Amino acid sequence: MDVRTLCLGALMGGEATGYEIRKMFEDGTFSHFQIASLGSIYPALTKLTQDGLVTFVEHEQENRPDKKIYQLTQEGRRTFLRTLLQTRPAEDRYRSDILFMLTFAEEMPIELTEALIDEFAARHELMSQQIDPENTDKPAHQKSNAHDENGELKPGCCFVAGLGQAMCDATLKFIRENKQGLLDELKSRKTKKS
Amino acid sequence: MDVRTLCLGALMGGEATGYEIRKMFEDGTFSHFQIASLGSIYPALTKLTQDGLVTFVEHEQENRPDKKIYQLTQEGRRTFLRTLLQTRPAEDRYRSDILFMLTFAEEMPIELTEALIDEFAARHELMSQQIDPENTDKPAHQKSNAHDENGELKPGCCFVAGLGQAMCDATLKFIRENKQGLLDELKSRKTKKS
DNA sequence: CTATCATATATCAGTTCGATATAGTCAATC
DNA sequence: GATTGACTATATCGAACTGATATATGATAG
Repeated sequence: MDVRTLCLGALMGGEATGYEIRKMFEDGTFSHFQIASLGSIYPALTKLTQDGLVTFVEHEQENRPDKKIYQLTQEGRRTFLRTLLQTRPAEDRYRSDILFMLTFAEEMPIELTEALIDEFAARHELMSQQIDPENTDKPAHQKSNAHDENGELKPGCCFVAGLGQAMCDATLKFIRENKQGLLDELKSRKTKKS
Repeated sequence: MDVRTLCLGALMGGEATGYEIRKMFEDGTFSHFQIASLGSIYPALTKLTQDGLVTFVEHEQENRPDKKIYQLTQEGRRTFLRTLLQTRPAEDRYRSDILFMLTFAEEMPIELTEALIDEFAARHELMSQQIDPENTDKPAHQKSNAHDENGELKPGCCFVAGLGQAMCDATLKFIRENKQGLLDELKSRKTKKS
């Protein structure tokens, strides 16, 4: 799924600036299962404007560089929905340096192994908190995209969030139950070797 | 983690060709949490050879294009282990078109939503089977990297595999328990609207 | 008998990331 | 009262990487 399509999707929740779109992928609704950087979002928005799929209004008022608020056109909305129907979703891909490194646990000091596992757990703990769309810690001004016009939580988002949380919980549970066992095993191997 | 480091890691398990390294990331040991394509592996191996971190032996015997079997040098091995100690692991990143699309479940036909969920489940079912390093379905000639010189399963790999399986299981369980609920919710919203 | 798949290397266009530049506001810290 | 860092906001660019393609051949399946 290319950044153009992702931008259209981001704008399905209402108007936004390029910066706000990035935030949706950085901290917001989509952050846990899609990635897009500013370096790809801005060119994508330019292209989409040329193709008539989005329009923008410039707001100059604030002394700062002009703020371009983008919005889907009808054509853009139709194109996005058509893409959803026609696109065969790509394979999921998960990328984790920590898991890759843990693969070599035997070659590392045990303290590093433990630190990596703890880091992994901490990140998933944090993620679990961030995922919850009901979580009102977040500043209200942030466009959440998870709620529809009536402020109701969209069922699709709810499902996806629940799934994410289930995965986090499973990860944390596994670590609780297996971390010590791994460390013990590594220790006993080290002593056997020497 | 750049491809050079990934290649060094791949060669920690013993000698391999560029093609075999790709397989480790495509189907093999690392496939579920790291990605590397041929287009990046070959240049990386060339660079590593220049830097003296790997060496290769050309085997021409088979009528086919020369087969270059790469191997870590001592310097390469040391460099990799040093990298493990010094590198701050990057954030995990998960990318899923299916979850992104499901976010817009309300705007899609219910059949598509159901198909996407089923596809998601099927992929995780398959992944769960593939992950198991004990799984001997795989052709024996494949270098698994999950076993050490003595044929024993490496504890780090075992831990990572278990974690992956726990995540798959949690995903499948969540889908079993929540799929119908989502579909019902979507149906009731559609009828309410019309 | 002809696809298609698997092995194996190599190259390249296009996409994307990550860093950087610019620039103003605001809060905090020193 | 001054500097530092964080946030908003757009834009650009080099470096890295993916995915596709080319080449070559043997094996296997239809």
